[in-house]
Amino acid sequence: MVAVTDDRPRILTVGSETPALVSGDLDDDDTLELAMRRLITDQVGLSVGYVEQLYTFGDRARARADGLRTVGVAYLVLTREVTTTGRWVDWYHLLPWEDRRGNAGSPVPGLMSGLERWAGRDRERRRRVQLSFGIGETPWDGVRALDRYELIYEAGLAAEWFVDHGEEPDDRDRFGEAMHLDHRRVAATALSRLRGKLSYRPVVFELLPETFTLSHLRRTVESLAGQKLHAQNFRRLVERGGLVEGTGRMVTTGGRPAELFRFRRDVLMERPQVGVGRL
Amino acid sequence: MVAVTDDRPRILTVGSETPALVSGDLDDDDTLELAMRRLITDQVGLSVGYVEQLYTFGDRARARADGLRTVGVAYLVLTREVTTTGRWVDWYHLLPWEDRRGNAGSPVPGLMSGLERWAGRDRERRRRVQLSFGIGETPWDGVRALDRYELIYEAGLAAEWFVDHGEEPDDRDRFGEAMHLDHRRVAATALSRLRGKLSYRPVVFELLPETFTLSHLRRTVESLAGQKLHAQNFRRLVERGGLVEGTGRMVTTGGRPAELFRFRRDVLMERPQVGVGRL
DNA sequence: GTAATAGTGTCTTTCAGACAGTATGAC
DNA sequence: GTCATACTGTCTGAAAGACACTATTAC
Repeated sequence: MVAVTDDRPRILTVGSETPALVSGDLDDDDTLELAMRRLITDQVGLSVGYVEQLYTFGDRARARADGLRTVGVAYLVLTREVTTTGRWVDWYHLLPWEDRRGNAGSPVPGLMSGLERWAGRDRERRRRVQLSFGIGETPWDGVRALDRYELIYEAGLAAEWFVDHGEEPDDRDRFGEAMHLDHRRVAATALSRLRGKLSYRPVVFELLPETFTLSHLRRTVESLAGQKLHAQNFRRLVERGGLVEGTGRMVTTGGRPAELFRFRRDVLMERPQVGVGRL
Repeated sequence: MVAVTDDRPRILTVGSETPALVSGDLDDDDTLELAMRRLITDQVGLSVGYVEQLYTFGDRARARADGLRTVGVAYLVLTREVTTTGRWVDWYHLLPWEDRRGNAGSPVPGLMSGLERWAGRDRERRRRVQLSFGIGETPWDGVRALDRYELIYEAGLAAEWFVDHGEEPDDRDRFGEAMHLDHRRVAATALSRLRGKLSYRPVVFELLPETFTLSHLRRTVESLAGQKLHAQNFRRLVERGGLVEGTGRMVTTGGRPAELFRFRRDVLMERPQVGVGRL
């Protein structure tokens, strides 16, 4: 479950110790999606709108405490942030290297050197690091969030690796806040999917109120993409693309008042690929 | 399992009656993917390369003969066509309305009028037909293959609808060849996914031999996209995009001999989004 | 007035799409 | 020679990216 507040994407967690995603067992629900909605209602008291099946995780390593093997079907849910019995945690606390809105370099000290040490002279490992993190000629690709988490996990730079392998943690640095079982991998999968979808489907609007300023829209996209966008061109892009329409109402912002816009649902009938364009 | 031969995409089926996809139960395999590879080896004697998780189907309606509920995790597998104990069937026999390489209009007589009849005066139904099939202002979008199958199913224009609802078929037309259970829905899901991926990932090359002519590449893409492409521009697109490199070897074709090209794997290091571009 | 944010005009480069043309084989 | 296929050159209009500029508020 994802929401964006104050320009920070957040995901909803439950549990008092390590944060966990809402989860539970399939019962005699008619569909997987209905089962998921039931679990959300029961555990955090929400009823949600936009949902999308994400990925199914079925490694044998997922065995539960009672020894039963589980197959987990993960869903991505987009919503506006509301108060709930769950706890919203900043997505970038879990995956801090994914937020490049600040100084564009490496905002997570020690991470790249840790990966370098892991890769050593291994050609294939070095290639994977280069491809995932955009080293040298290779540009950074926000969509590769899952690849990056998997590298970090394999390199023993995620706390979960030691839990999964029943080993004592060594004295190396760990990066990002750990989650229950493979839930952080699910969170990384969701980030990849959502970033990919932003550019060709109007999913951002699920995260925004009915009306919003163009700056608000842009900052929401930036927070999910993890990088800054060109403000003027973004404005033109969404207006000319027919993605939004002005309402005539204005709102004060600290500078010149901004017009409130709303999403034009009709745009779906006009163009097959509708989104905020390349990131 | 998908292959392209003679400019026609084909999927591998088993079973003597209605065609079915390779399927079977998860056993004590370490991962879902390994289970799938085992089933493919056992049932059609192949070992495959590119695989990708597609979707998980879990409606209660999927109950088996023994009454047990099943959750099915579908995978998309791309391969070169080889002889096997299975049977390759033309994807467009199953979903004939998806092939628009011929006369660009409606190549499946009776389909649109059947949908019109089903929609009647219902605004929402008419909107869905317009959006999925590209009526009026709305352009055709190859990626919406799943939407189209679902409409056809709901409209009672797919034979599976009557099987699923335990009803006697009426005298309306049915479109495309039916499959076992919900396997045709899986096939439609795969087509949507594959078409979407073509434009931003170099997946076509999984379906081609090591070397190929640019015409061969283009016709393979066309067969999957279900529509013709502009030959000259396609050539420039893939060459300038660094997607392929010439080998210097030529092959006779019936006209001027064509150069054989190969996929440039290095391109993945240079650009994050690599594919054949917009379709 | 300054600072801050909103919004516009325009230029350049890139790229998609279309068209016309040339090249090289089989027959 | 014709036919078929392969390949190249070039024009046009759309769109992406960058920059400079104006507008309207709070203080």
